[in-house]
Amino acid sequence: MLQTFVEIGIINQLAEAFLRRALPKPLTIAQFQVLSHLRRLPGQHTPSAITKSFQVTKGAMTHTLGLLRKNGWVEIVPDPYDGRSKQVSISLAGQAIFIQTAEKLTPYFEELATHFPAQDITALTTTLENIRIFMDDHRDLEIK
Amino acid sequence: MLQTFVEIGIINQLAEAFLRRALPKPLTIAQFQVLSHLRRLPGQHTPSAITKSFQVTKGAMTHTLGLLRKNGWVEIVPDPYDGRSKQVSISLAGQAIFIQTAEKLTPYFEELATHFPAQDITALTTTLENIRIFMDDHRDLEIK
DNA sequence: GGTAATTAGTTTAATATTGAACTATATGGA
DNA sequence: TCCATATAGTTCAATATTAAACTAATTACC
Repeated sequence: MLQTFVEIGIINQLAEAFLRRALPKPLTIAQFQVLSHLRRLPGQHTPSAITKSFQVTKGAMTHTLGLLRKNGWVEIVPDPYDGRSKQVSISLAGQAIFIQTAEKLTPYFEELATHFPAQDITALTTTLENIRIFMDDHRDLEIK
Repeated sequence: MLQTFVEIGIINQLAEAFLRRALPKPLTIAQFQVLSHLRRLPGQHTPSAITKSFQVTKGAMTHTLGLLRKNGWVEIVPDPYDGRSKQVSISLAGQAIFIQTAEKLTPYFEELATHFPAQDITALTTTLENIRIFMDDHRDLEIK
């Protein structure tokens, strides 16, 4: 099990290094991930909800959302029902940069996919998803 | 395939957030990972080799190794055969802090493991390992 | 041998992230 | 209603990481 996480960590590092080289200039990994999240789950999102999804500090999300807004890739408006809160949505420009970037990446993923049996990848993704859900539900598990 | 990487990214983030809370004070995730690496592959390692394993910048590794040495967890000596190079090895104190920390973490991994069939975890880890090896061998794959 | 190119590691500036303090708003009892 | 507590988001200082420039040593090749 520990080795599983070691492998996940290494793959993640390799993937991030790859992504970093592939992303168009002012788009960082953190911003790309938020755009991906906003597209995958359409609708309104509060900064707080996004922060929880990503398990990142609030300050980091304030920073990332500030860049996304500065780049015109998201719109942020006050929540009309809660004066403390805001609502974030992806803009047309945000959709465009995401799609354009994702398309540039697909050949690499396809190349990768051809080297592994499709059913292995499917099984892998399913198990990963279950682990992710479990971890998500047990975040506050303490270490004594 | 893209979804696979999304899951890997989220799990990694959850695992890092968890680790961060669990690590004893001056031990950071980067340092812990290097200690883990040095233990898993015993013997001498150059900073350059470690940097390549982790796919991190040379500057970052200089920084991390500096902290590890300052904390007394690794020893760093000049390479007698190559004046440009150094050799890093884990110290007894490094072994101790690693084991002590790993033991604190195992209950969590065991808890996790009980919720998934052992053969799923084995299959998962094997596939992840193959993907990692493939990515490792194709690092310099360019995006046009 | 001598010189160009390569490799190992450090340093520096810019940026990202954490952790904690802080402000403002909302919620839940008495 | 009033007050204590919780929640949303920002700010700030400290630390981590990247990218690029740099120094020193080695290797390749003529």
